Order: sequence, then C-alpha cells, then structure tokens
Amino acid sequence: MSHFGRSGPPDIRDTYSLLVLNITFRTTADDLFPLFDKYGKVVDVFIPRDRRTGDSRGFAFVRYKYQDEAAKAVDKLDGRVVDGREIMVQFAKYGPNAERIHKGKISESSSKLKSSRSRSRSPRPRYRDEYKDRDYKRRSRSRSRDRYDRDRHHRSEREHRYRSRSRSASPDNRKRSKYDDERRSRSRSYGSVSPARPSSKSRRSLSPRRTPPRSESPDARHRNDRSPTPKDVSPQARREDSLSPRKSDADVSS
DNA sequence: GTTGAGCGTT
Repeated sequence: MSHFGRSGPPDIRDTYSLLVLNITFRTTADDLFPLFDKYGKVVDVFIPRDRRTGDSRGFAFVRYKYQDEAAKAVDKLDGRVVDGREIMVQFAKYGPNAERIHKGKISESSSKLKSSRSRSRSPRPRYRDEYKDRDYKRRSRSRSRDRYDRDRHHRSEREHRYRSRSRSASPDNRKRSKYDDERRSRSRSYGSVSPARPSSKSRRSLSPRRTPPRSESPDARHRNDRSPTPKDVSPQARREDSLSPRKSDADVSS
C-alpha cells in the first residue's frame, strides 16, 4: 500500500536505499517522493507502518537508482524541514532481509555467503515481529515511553495489578496513610497549616497545584520558561507550520 | 488530538 502500485519490494537489484528519519507521523511516501525525486531517480519509497494501527513509525526508506543521486539527496535533503519537522536523510545501514548495505547499496546476498554472513551479523536484537508476540500490547512509536512504563511497572508483576483491583484498600491505604502521616508531621512542625482539613477544598488545592516550596523568586521561574525551546525553527516552515517564531525576548514582561 | 530513538514491506 505504501508503494506506488506494487506489493513488496519492487526490485532491489541495483538500488541505493536511503533512510529518512525524524519525519512527521503524518508524512506519507507520496509527500517524500517528489521531494526526493527532484534530486535523482527514485525507484521506490517505502514507509514502515504499524500492523495494528497502520500509523507511520516516523521514518521512511527512499530507494535511488544511482548512488551519486542518493548522495546528493542526502546532502540536500538532510536537515531540511518537512511538514514542520527536520528530517534526517542518510544511507541505510541494513536491508529488508537484515543484509548489510554498502553505502546504501545492498550487498549481494548469496547462498554461500549466508553462512559467513550469518555469523558476522550477531548484534541485532531487534524485535520487528511485534504481531508475532501474543503478549504484545502497545509498542509502536514511543519506545522510550514504553520502556519508562515498563520500568515503573517493574516493581511488581501483573499479579499486583489484579490484587490491586481486587483489594484496592490494603496496599493503597497503607501507602497513603504513611504518606499522609509524613506530610502531616511536617505540616505540624511548621504549625502554620492546620493538620485537620474538614473541607475537601483544601485537599484539592494541595493536590493538583501544590504550591512549589522552591518558588523563591519569580525571576528564576521566568528564566526557566525561557529555557525549554532550544530547537530553532527555520523560517521556511511549510504550509502547515503556522507557529510564530517571534516573541522570543521581548515577551518576558510580567 | 498525543509520541520522537531508530533501519524496511508482498
């Protein structure tokens, strides 16, 4: 479906594959084709997608007919902003069959070389068969998040979850009680806050917002706000990019 | 509606 009409690899006899990373999740091969075709003869453009959702993974493969054209495209399209995102074009290192690629050119995969290659290619523990795994849950785009969640759940197994559901009073209550005790103790130390809060309003106020005790000076906060955005956006933003790169320094008035 | 390191399909 991602192809222009052919199913599967059309012909990788003498084609150079380019790996395009950092592309938007909505960018399709049809959008990259004209862009890459302008720098050379594009044989095929393929964008790996999820089997379940069918969403793009964020990278695409562009096959060129000649290496010089591919190199030119890499040199020209590498770093360009597509759909408001800076893409990264580089020669593919691995092939569809896990074959090594020389400068984007897929090496000749012979039967006799198979044995020797088989041993050469070891470090590649990549799980590309997600659908094969019966216990697959959600592993499509964000790997970091998945890993993070996995780490967080690493403390217990699924049993904990079931138990929690069955008796969401034992562990949770104990934990919360302890936390409350600790917090209350601290509050009492200050003596400025009433330990007893009959009204849920106060509790709600402390929950979501929870006034940061580190707010020493508002200036620090402003400094911080100015920090998180080192990524400069090129003024040549695409049509979809409607953000205003202005208001950068003269907006710190409060 | 979200996400963001990496290497691919009938």
